[in-house]
Order: sequence, then C-alpha cells, then structure tokens
Amino acid sequence: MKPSLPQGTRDFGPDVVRKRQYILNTIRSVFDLYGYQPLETPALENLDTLLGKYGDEGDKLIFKILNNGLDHPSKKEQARTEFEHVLDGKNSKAVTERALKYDLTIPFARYVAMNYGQLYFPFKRYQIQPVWRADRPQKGRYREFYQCDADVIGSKSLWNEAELAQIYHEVFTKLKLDAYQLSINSRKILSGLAEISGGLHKMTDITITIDKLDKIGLEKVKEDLEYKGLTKGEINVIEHYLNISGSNEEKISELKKLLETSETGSEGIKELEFLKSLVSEHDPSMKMHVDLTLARGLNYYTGIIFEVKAPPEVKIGSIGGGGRYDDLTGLFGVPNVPGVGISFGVDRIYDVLEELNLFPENLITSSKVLFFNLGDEESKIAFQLLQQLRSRGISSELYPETVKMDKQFKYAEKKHIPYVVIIGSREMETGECILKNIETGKQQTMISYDLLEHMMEL
RNA sequence: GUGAUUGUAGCUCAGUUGGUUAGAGCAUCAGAUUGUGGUUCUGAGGGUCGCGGGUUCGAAUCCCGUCAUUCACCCCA
Repeated sequence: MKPSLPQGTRDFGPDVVRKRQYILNTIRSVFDLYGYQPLETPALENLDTLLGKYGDEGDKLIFKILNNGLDHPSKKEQARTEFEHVLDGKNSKAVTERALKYDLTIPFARYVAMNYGQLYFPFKRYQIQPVWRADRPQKGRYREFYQCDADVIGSKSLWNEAELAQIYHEVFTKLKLDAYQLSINSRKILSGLAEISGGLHKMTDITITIDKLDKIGLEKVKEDLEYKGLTKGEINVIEHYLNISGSNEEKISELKKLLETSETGSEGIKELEFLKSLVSEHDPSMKMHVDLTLARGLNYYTGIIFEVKAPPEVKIGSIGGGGRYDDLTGLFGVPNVPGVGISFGVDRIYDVLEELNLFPENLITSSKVLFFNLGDEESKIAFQLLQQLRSRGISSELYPETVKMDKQFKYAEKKHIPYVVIIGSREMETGECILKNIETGKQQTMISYDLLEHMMEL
C-alpha cells in the first residue's frame, strides 16, 4: 500500500523538530520565568466537556471519536437507531462520547473545576500540547497543531493582563520577531457599544460583523448590519464608533464621549487605560495598539481581549490570542472563578519565522565529531576516545560500519558534523589520530591522548 | 460546509492538435579511485502517468466519477 498521512497532519523531520523546539523552549522558559506552573491534560475529553463551549461553528470542528464495540451483536440494533440521530445532526452518547481536545482553555477550566479544593489561588499555569480541529487545511491552518497557553485563574487584577502582555513581548523579542503586532480591546467596550446601538442581545451579531471591517470595508459592514435587523440610527452609532481613529489616547478620549451613557462601556475604557498605563510605564518600547474592531470568536471572553498578528508582509493572520473570562469554570459547576489567559500558535509562528528567515543558524548541528570506522581493531581505539569525549559533554559518534571513507565523509557532511577523526592502521601504530575540519578541509595529526584536550578548546 | 487548483521516477518538473518502447535534473547505487569527501566523467536501477469507468484503431493527453493535494471563503492559532 501507499502510505499517507491524515489530512492536515504532518511529520516533522530532524531539522524541523530542532526549529520547533527552539520556539517551544523559548516560550517555556519565559513561562517559567514568570512563575507559571506546567500542566498537561489528556488528548481525549468527554464530548460533553467540549460541546457548546466554542459556538456552533466550533462544535462542528470538534473531532469526535466513534465508540468502540458498536459492532458487538448485542448492541448492533441500538447502534443503528442511535446513528439515525447522528445523521439528523444530533449527538448520541451511544455512538460517540469522547472527542479530541479543541483547545487548551476548556480542558484547563475542567481541571480547575475538578481540583478546586486542592489548588491555591491565584493559580498560574502554562500548557504546551497539541490540539485538533476538523477544519479544511490551508496556509497556516492545520488539523493538528500546538498551542502554548498561559492562564491566571482566581484573580481579577489587571496586573495579570499586564503580565501576559509582557510575556508576549518577551517571547517575540527573544524570537527576533520584533515586528509582531499586539492588539487589545475589551469585550466591555463592545458590549457598551451594543447597549447604545442595537441592544445587548445583538452584541454577538454586531461584534462578528465589525470584526470583518478591515477585510470587507465599511459599506459591506453597514449592509450586513442592516441585514441583521439594525435600524439606520443604530448603524450610524456603529459607524461613528468605527470611525474613531488616531493614537491610542485619541481613540480612548473619543470613546469616552461615545460610551458615557454605558456603565459597562465606561468600565471597559477605564480598564484599557489602566492596562496601557501599567505597560507603558514599565516598558515604553512595548507597543500595544487599541483596535476597536477586535472581537475574538470565542464567546466566553468578558473583559480585555488580546490578539497578536504576524508582521503584515506574512499573510498568515493571528499567531496568538487570549483574554479575560469571568466565569469559565461555572460551566463545570464551580461559579465565580475569574481568569485571564493567552495562547501562542506555535505552528504559525514557525511558518512566520521560516518565511522571514529568523531562525538562528546554529540549530542544525548534531554531533560535533564523527570517528571513522576503518576496521574493528582501529575502531576499538576510536571507541575509547569517543567515550572520553562523550563523558566531557562533547556529542560524538562512531560510524558503525567499515565502509569506504568516501561514504563516511558524506555521512558527516549530510549530518552537519563539523569534525571527523581518522584512525587507520598507520595511526594505530604510532598512537596518533587525524582530526579534520570538514568545512575548511584542514587536518592535523596528533597523539590520541591529546584529542580530548584539543576538542575541549574548540 | 462552499468554490477553485493540481496529481507523471524517492524529490522538483517536461511531455506538442490524442500516435510506436513516457523523458530531464537532483537523489540513490556501481565504476574511474584498496587512506581523504564536497568538483568531474562513465554506467545502472527505479513508473499499473492518483484510482475507477467511458470515447477512440490508439489515451499521460479528451469526457464522467472518485480519492488526494494546495489555495480561497466561512471560521480560526
């Protein structure tokens, strides 16, 4: 048979894994530095845990797992009738009760709800794991991809938002992706806008529509809003809102006037101002721009929301996002636990770094030294030296077969091994070895005992 | 879910209005070279042209279906 991969999944070869690890290690080290604790949850969750948390679209994209044993004779009839329900678009526990996790936030909320008594708050956790979505793959979109989440749960303080923004800044700076764009907005502002335009019940419709502004333009947005049942007057208010522009300060002062009648909206503005002041006082170089059209799809957000975009020349969309949710664990029976979190999309960050050529050069080396194998007796000496080098932390290897030097050279070259050590019959007699630099082609003969010292100096 | 795109050797791709035995480069292997690679030269292996059906004397080429790929929309990291 011809082997193939499931749609939207990938194998990662050695070089790719090194680059991915570079990203993952960078993120992990920053999480550790800021006092977050690691957590892992299963790939599988009960379908109930996930369903209804991501909106209707999200539900469709959850990978559901077929129950085992449906073909058992005693269950066959029941399975058949239950399948009928599934074909009608309903979910049946008799057919599928587990699913692959869709993100890291909901499983985390489930974990917190289950372990509420044992945890100390505020609880700061990070989580680096794959998630799965049954989306059609395309550029920057995969069916299996990694998320790196950091969340603080059990604290309402905006200091958390400031810290998370700082984490974004630190990670992307370390990755040399200085041109990243961090946008912020507040769900409270959006809900204030809904209050003064279409009414609070229209908030989802309004936010989904204005989120598309930069894609479809103002006219289409207005058409769309009209189609969704807003009056001319209400649309005018929204247009006014969308026309707010200028610096962050200008936007905020304009907003204040517009939303002064809305208590929630005003609160959102205050929070935004406070966050801005915390961040810019601490690190003026850090840019964070207020984007009033930013909405974010997941409907559990309630306060500040974040989104990170790649530099505009890379057309890949968002490489990270997050926000505050006031009652995520309420879904699992533990109400009133506020939280805020952010996420990094590693796979997209990889694509961006690749496209902009931002990976460091030195990620690809494997061993530092290859010992040639020119016979069993010769290799015994090589083996001793090899272990000496290894014991001093110099990664090295012996070519396992006695084959032509030509082949061994090519092996070293392909694996990017910078040095080879040649010990043949002549060297064996004199107790010497040849150390050759593959890149420069220069070589030197030395007493075998000196090899270690030599290598330590390089 | 909707709309396009592409599918030929391990990889990247040629292949004329349908015409005999489907080609090239890279890679692999062997030799020139029994202790010095990355350059060069010679040779070799490797293909059910995605799969199934149809039109035709004849199909990689045209038609239908199907699967896979890539891209866009929706939505998202």
